[in-house]
Amino acid sequence: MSGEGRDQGNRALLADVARLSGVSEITVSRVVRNKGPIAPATRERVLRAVAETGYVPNRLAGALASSGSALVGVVLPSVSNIVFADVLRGIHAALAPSGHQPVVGVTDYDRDEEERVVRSLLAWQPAAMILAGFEHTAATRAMLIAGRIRVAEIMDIDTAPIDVAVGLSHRRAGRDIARHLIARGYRRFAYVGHDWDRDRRARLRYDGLVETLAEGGLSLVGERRIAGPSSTLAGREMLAALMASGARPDVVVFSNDDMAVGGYFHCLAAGLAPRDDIALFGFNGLDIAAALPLRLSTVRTNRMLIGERAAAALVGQGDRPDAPEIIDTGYVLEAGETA
Amino acid sequence: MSGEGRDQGNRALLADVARLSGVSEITVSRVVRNKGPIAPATRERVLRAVAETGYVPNRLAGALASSGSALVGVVLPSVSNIVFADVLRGIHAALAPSGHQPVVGVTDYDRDEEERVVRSLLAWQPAAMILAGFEHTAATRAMLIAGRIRVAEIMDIDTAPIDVAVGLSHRRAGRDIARHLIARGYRRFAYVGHDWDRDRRARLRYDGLVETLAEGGLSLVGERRIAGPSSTLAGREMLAALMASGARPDVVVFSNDDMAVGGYFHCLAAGLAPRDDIALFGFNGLDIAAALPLRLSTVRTNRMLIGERAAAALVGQGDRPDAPEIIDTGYVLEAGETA
DNA sequence: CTGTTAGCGCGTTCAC
DNA sequence: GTGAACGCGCTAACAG
Repeated sequence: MSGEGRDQGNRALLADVARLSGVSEITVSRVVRNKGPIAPATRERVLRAVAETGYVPNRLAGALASSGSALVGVVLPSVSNIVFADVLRGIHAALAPSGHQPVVGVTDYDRDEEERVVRSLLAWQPAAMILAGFEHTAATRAMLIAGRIRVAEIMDIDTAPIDVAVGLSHRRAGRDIARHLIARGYRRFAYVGHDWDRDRRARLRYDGLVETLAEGGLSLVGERRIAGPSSTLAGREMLAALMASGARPDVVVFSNDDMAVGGYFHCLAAGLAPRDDIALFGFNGLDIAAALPLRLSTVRTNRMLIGERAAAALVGQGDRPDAPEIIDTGYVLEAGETA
Repeated sequence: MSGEGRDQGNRALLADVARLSGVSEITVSRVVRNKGPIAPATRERVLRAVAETGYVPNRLAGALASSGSALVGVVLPSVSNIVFADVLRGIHAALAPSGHQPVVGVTDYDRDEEERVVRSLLAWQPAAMILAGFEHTAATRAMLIAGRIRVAEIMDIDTAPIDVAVGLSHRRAGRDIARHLIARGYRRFAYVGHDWDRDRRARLRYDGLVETLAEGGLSLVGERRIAGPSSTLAGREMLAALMASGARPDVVVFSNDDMAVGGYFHCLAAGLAPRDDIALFGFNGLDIAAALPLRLSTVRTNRMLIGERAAAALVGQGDRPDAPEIIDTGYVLEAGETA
C-alpha cells in the first residue's frame, strides 16, 4: 500500500497497437485473442505492431470486460506434501493448453482458514474451483453453491460432492489391503498412523482395513497414532513405541509411505529384517518406496491424474450438471518385497 | 470459451450493499477496504449489509480501477520438488498478511517455457515477480526490466540479479563441504550427482568442492552424473555404478539429499557400512535425512526463509532500488553420522 | 471482414 | 465524514 510507482511507464496498450497498425482497438483485440474473422493482411499488420510495441494484454481488464476470468482457484491443505504437489502438477498440465491459470490457496488443514481462502479466491472471479477434501464449514459450502461456478472436490470419492468428485475410494483401498495381506498369510496386524483430523482419508483406509479384518475374525494386535502430520521420523518413532509396548505383530500397516519408510528405518536400526521378522505396508506409491533396499509393499495412487481429471472436468464444460459426477481414478496394489 | 452460464446469478455488488445500507458506493468501498475516515455507526450499518448480502468484492475490478493488483507472480521449475514447495510455503506465509495472492507458473526447467510463463503472468499485472534462478532468455530479461515491477531472483546469490537476489552461496557451500571433510581426514573423494542443465546450483556446489580439493592438493577419485533429475533411485544406481567401476573412495559427496539417501540404500543393499566403509554427504537437510538409521551428514538450507524474505523484500517496499540487493539466507553444515 | 457504442465493478480524484 | 463524476483497459453487442 505504500508503493508509489504504480505508473505503467511506457507499457503499450491496445490503443497504441491500434494506432500503430491503423485499425480499431477491437480488431487488435480480435487478432490477439484469435477470435472472429480477420483478413490475413490485417492480422499480419497487427501482429507486427504487437511485436514492435511489446504489447502484453491486460487480462485483468479482459476478464472484467468479458465477466469471465481464466483463473482457477485451487485450495490445498499443504503444498510441501508431495501428494498435493503432484495433484497441482496435474492441474497445471491440464490447464495450460487452454490458457487458464491456477491460483493456489493453502489451508494448513484448517477449516476456518479454508473458508478465508475460498472467500479470497472467489474475489478473483475464478472460472472454477478445485478443493482437496469434502469437509468444509457451512459458510464455505454456501459460497461454493451460490457461486454458480464449477467445483471439484478431490482426493476421495467416499463422500457426495457439491458438483464433481475426483479421486479414489480410500475405504475400498483399506479393504483391499486387508484382503491382500490376509491372503498372504498374515494374521497379527498392527497399525501405525498419523493425525486423522488433518487427514480424513487415512481414517477411511483404517476403517476399511479394520472392517475387513473383522469379517475375517481378526482384529489389530497393536495400534499407534501420532498426534501430528505424517513423517518419516514419526513412522520410525511410532513403530519403535509400538514394539516397545510388547505387541508382536507379523505385519504393520502404515497410514502412508512416509510413515512406512520410517518404520523400515526403525527395523534397520533395531536389527529387525523387514518382511522376515516383520512385514510392512504403506500407501501412496512414492518414489522413495521403490528405492528402499527392499521395495516397499504399497498402494500406488495416481495423484497427477487426479489433478488432470479434475481440471479437465471443469474448464469449458458448461454449467454445473443436475446430478453430481464421480470420477474414479483408481489405484494399484503393489505387492512389493516388504509384505 | 464454450461456457454459457457466466451469469453472476444474484452476486451482490457494491451498489447492492450501498442501497441496502443507505449510503453511497464509495462509502461501502471505504468500509470494506478499511480506508479513510468512517463514522462508527455508518461502518456498522455497512458491515451488516455486507454480511446480509454475502458481498464479496470483485478484486478484478478493484485492481483495474486502482491499476495495481495484489497478485504476485511466482515462477518455479517444479512444484513436486520439496525444495521449491518449501519456498512456495514461505512465499505464501509472507504474502498472506497483506492480502496478496501468489500466482504460480511452472517452467519444468525449460527457459523457453519460462519465457511463456513470465509473459502470461505479466498479463495479470502482478505487483511483483519471484523467479527461481537467474538464467533467463533475453526476452524474459527484457520483459522483467521493462515491467518496472519489483523482481526477486531466488535460490542462490552467486550471480548478479536484476533487482533482488535471495538465497545462499552454493559455491561457498561446496567449499565448506570440502573443508569440513578434509578436516575430518577424508582424502579419497568421489562425486555422485544429477543433471547440471536443470540445476545450475548443483554445479556451483561442485565447482566449490573441486576448487577447494585442488587447493588441498586433492582431486576426485571418481565421479558419476545421471542425465536427468535427482531422485533416490538415481542416487542408488549411480553409487552402485561408481563402485562397480573400481573407484575406491572413502567419502562420496552427493548433489543433494535425495541422491545421498539413494546412496545410503545402495550401501545397505551391498553390505557396506555407511561411514565406516564409505562416508556419505548430502545437501539440503531434508527431513528424511534425519530419519535414516544414521543421520545423514548434510547442509541444511532454509528454503522457507528464502521464500519469506523474497516476498517481504518486494511487497510494499516501493520502487526498484538503483543498486541490486543481495539477501543471504545462509546455511548450516550438519555434521551428522554418515561422514 | 471491420468499426461504434456502451459498459464490466470498482477506486481515484476532487468537492462538499 | 460523505458523495459525484470519471476512468482503469478491455470486450460484447450490435451495425455496416
